[in-house]
Amino acid sequence: MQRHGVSPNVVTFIYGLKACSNLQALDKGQELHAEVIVEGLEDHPFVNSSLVDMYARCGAFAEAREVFDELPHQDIVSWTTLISAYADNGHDKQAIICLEAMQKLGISPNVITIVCSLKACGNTGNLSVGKKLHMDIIVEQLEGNPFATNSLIYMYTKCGSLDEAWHIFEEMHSPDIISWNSIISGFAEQGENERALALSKQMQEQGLLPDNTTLVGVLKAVANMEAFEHGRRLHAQVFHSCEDQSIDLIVATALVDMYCKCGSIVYAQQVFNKMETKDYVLWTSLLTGYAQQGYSDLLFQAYDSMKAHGLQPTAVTFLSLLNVCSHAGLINSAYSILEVMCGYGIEPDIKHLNCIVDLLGRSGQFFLAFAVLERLPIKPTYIIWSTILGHCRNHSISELAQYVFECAVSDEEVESAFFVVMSNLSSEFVSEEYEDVLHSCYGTSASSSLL
DNA sequence: ATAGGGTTAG
Repeated sequence: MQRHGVSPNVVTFIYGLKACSNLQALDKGQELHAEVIVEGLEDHPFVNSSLVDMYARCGAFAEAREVFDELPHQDIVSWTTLISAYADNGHDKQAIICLEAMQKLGISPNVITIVCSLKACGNTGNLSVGKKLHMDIIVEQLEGNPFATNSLIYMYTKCGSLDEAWHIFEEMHSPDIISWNSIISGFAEQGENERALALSKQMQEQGLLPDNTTLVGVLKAVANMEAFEHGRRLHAQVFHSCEDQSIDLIVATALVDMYCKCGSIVYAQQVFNKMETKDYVLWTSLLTGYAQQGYSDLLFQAYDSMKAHGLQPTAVTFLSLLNVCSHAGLINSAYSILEVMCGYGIEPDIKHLNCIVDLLGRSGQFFLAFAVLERLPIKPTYIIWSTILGHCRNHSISELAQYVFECAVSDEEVESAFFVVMSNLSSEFVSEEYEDVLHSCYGTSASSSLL
């Protein structure tokens, strides 16, 4: 168009920037940004929102933020653009911070802002902000809006408030496929497997056909139940329902995961091998399956094969590798995996650390375990302490257990399971000292029943 | 003519 001598206007830039967003074409987007300035259109609110969107969707959050901060008027759309981009890319806490900053300025969220924010609440389990948004929906009389209502179902199931989600679903006059899928996958995710399956049946009785998302939700329920035969039937159903026998990539990933959880590595491999395009999630679900079942040779072979196919390992890939090392007692392999991981620029997180601590604790190398904990910039959680505590038990080291126990109870997140581990320990060591600590931490009746 | 709902790996 430009070669034909036609200059771009506001509308051209809006569509051009949207294309860049869709393609994640940051370079081209930056070129368009420069042209926007040349054309003197940098004050146009629609163009500016599109620029914020383009940078954020290309993963350039700092640049998105820069454009946003310099806007002459930050309107509801530019705020929502930021919130949406954060929520879609795993920066859910940032999304909620933005929502609250916006509200502080006196701007009320509209239905689109609410939908994006509810997603962020669901992803972070932020029930209190989610409930406030629910109130906003009621105040704005948006209860009949399917986007708002379906987002509420999503948020409540992700936060574990299944009764509330069910209540909203039940009140709907005509739930659409997305409503059904939200409640089905929500129940499946929370382990309400039978209910998820029953709802899928009910949905089909009402004349709605299951789509890929429904299948993924149902496969998750089946995987949780390790119901191999049911999984086989679903696989057959998937196979017959799709055209030219090519299974959707996400459905295939759910199938691989289901077969692995049911212990059927051979079927998982079969589904995996038949896929023409494999993304890193499909690879990782197979690698994780190998790790869970303890197939270390297959795991390392598949890891090499994945790299040979040009796919980069991620933090999850390395976690699977470390898990296998941990179960097989391969300390040196674990160290080299950590090194390789750092070479890829991936920082070990608490779960990787737990594998290493587990390995060291297993072989009684507690001093080394503590040295690792001190060297890494991650604060140990009670999960790490539980791991060490378990090994204290195996090695009958009661003094260390006492120390570890005291470290752990200062963790705000510490859960009852930890006290069960400790009570098992104290009953074995028959130490009155532990009983006293348990009484003080856990209440007299609870600890006496545990002990 | 800018922003929006459900699905995959630990």
